[in-house]
Amino acid sequence: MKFEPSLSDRSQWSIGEGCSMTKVLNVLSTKTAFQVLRELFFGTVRFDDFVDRTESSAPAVSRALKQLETAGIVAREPYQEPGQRARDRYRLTNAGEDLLPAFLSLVQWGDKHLHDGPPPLVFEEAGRALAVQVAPADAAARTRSDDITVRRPGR
Amino acid sequence: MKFEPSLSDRSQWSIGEGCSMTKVLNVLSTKTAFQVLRELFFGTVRFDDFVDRTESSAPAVSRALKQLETAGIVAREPYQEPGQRARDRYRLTNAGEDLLPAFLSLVQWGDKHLHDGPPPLVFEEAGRALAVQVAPADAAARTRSDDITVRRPGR
DNA sequence: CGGCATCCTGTATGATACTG
DNA sequence: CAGTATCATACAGGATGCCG
Repeated sequence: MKFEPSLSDRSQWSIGEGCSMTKVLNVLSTKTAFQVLRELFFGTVRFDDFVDRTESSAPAVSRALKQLETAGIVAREPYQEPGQRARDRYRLTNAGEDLLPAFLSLVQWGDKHLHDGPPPLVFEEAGRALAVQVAPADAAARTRSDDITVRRPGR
Repeated sequence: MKFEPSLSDRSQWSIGEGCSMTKVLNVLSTKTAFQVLRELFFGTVRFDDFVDRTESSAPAVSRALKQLETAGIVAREPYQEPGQRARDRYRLTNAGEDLLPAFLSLVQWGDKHLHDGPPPLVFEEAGRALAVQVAPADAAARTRSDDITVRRPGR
């Protein structure tokens, strides 16, 4: 990368301790947090489902959900199915939804470079395969996870 | 997200233990690894500069570089400046360069949602601001970090 | 079922010290 | 300068148990 004005004095740039990436990693500080985030994109809403599907322990999931809630990525909302007792369910906030590129870019990098099992998942919108790209901001696509179909190719 | 065929049996999908994101997080398992990756994108090549600029300790950087090298993200190449002794320098491989969307998406999410200091950095290519997007794969932009200019807005 | 407190283990990190 | 080994600490994760 090139820097303007020139990178003669790094202290003038917010690329050291104040780098946003560092702050994000303090919020998504654990593997469990990332796995819970993945399940949120996949539509998981119930606590025990997070535990099963992340293959993490209940305490780890509990901590991760609390951490994500504090960060404004997850909202806990009470709901009640008829005839059932009240429960909480977990949903991505708009800020959480904004993590879609981060999530997808990690998945797709792994699919490309660590591929060693079943064929990678294909993410589609309206029948067209999707990829994460660095592109001019004015051509913003802003695909939301709700609009994405995940296809499993035959092996 | 929606799933096709339907997500009745999760075991048929590589979204559990075999999820690529999980494997990626086993490679980029530490905060130091992410910070070193950031510096690689910013053009840092020398060991001591990584130590200074990541604000991590030398052992942590050493371990992170080794981890990234093993994963094929970093290449260690010897070089010699005239009149100087031989050294090693560290460079992103093509696989490492492919992590650009992951890196940028984290930075930009932090800039948007954890913003609390100096104005966020602007990443440009040919004078146009860049953003990470989820878009149809056939419109692939494939911007490389070398083509990106980082601009620091006045505060 | 949903969720959290407690305890124990494994790992990430930094300080220090040492080598080329 | 460019690392690495060793050790001590802090934190993430799982197992267990308890409570609504």
